[in-house]
Amino acid sequence: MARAGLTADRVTLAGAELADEVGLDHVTMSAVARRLGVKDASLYAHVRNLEDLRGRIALLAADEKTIRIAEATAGRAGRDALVGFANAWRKYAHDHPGRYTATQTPIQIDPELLAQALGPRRAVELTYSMLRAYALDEPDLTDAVRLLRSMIHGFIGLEAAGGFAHARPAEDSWIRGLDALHTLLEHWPAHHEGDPA
Amino acid sequence: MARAGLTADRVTLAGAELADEVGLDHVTMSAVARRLGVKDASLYAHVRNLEDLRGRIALLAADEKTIRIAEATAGRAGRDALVGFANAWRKYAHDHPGRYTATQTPIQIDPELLAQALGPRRAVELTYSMLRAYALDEPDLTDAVRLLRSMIHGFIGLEAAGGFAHARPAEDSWIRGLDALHTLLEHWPAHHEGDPA
DNA sequence: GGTAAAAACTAGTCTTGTTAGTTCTAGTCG
DNA sequence: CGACTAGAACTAACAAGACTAGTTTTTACC
Repeated sequence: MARAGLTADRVTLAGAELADEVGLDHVTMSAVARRLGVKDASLYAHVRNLEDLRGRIALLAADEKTIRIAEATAGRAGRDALVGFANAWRKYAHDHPGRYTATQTPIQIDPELLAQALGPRRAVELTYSMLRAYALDEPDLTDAVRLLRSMIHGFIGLEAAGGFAHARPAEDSWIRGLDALHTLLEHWPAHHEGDPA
Repeated sequence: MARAGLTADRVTLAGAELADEVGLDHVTMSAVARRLGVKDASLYAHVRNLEDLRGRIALLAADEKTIRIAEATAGRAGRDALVGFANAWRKYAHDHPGRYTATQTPIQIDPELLAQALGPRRAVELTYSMLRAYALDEPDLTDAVRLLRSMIHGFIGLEAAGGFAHARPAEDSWIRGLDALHTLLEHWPAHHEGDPA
């Protein structure tokens, strides 16, 4: 009866915390309601349904991740910026595994909600501006951005899925991978003649 | 009453097909049972529970993917092998999105089941042997393998999540990314002195 | 103090996951 | 050929969850 002061954001946050604790697919409406000391049905005043909630968690994660990356790359350039960028991204995924997996679901997010979310857009901008130091021209710049993001995202995903057998510490491969990426960006290969792309 | 001839493999296959059609997280015991013309409870004779079923789908996917990659790289070397390898991987993910996403779940697969599955192990071996043409020594070889896998896996993931805005076709970035990867592998950077890794 | 919007609730439906216990079926052995 | 058994599939049942409709607060404003 006492009003709990719910808002869409508070529900989302509770869901996000839960996701980090027990895994995204154990985030149920009931569990979130319990955590907030509220009945399940009450949540539906703030969030359309479970799918919507997941989408909101994903957007929250994107925002938070972007902020961390922005902090980590501020005032840096070249290799420093690259390393800061990648490490911030990876650390976010480690700190918030549940939120991060929410990011990976094929987009079915409410377009209206997506429009007012800065995170994803700003993340892309950050990547572009970080890579400007490497003096790439379009379309190479876009390709490089996508390669960079793919590598980081993929590494995190494989790491989480247990894809790296115990032999060599993932950490070491990560560092060397960034090294390699850095030199690749410094010597981005020219088009082979005959390649249409 | 008529015996349906269920086996763990047939249940897994039905689950996999369903996953590709409606998405992995709409794969329910009930839905699989319906598809097989059987009651839900009957499935539990062949599969421990839903989580187990998902694990089996993941292993099936790993096996299938490995086979495709093996075919695509057989008798090839260098850039040809690299491109064949990556394209086979990506094509499998496109052809079987549901199965592929099953692959990404943090490992909680029955160890006993995992032990007798060749797919994952063989996939790693294939990657190593494919990269031998590039004449890398350990630990660089392992780092390169991981970088390669990360890039491919990450690209697929971002693509599926709608991470690439419409501007430039993902396909073009993919091709150029493989180009870049190829030259990177040919000129893998030496250690910076002072780097412990 | 009265009122209206919205917050939270109660109650109920439907679907799903899972277990326990039962019946049927196929092949095996006397 | 008929009894026997392993296990395949079933029925029944329960708990938990997603979601809806309708009802009771609560709050803030007039």
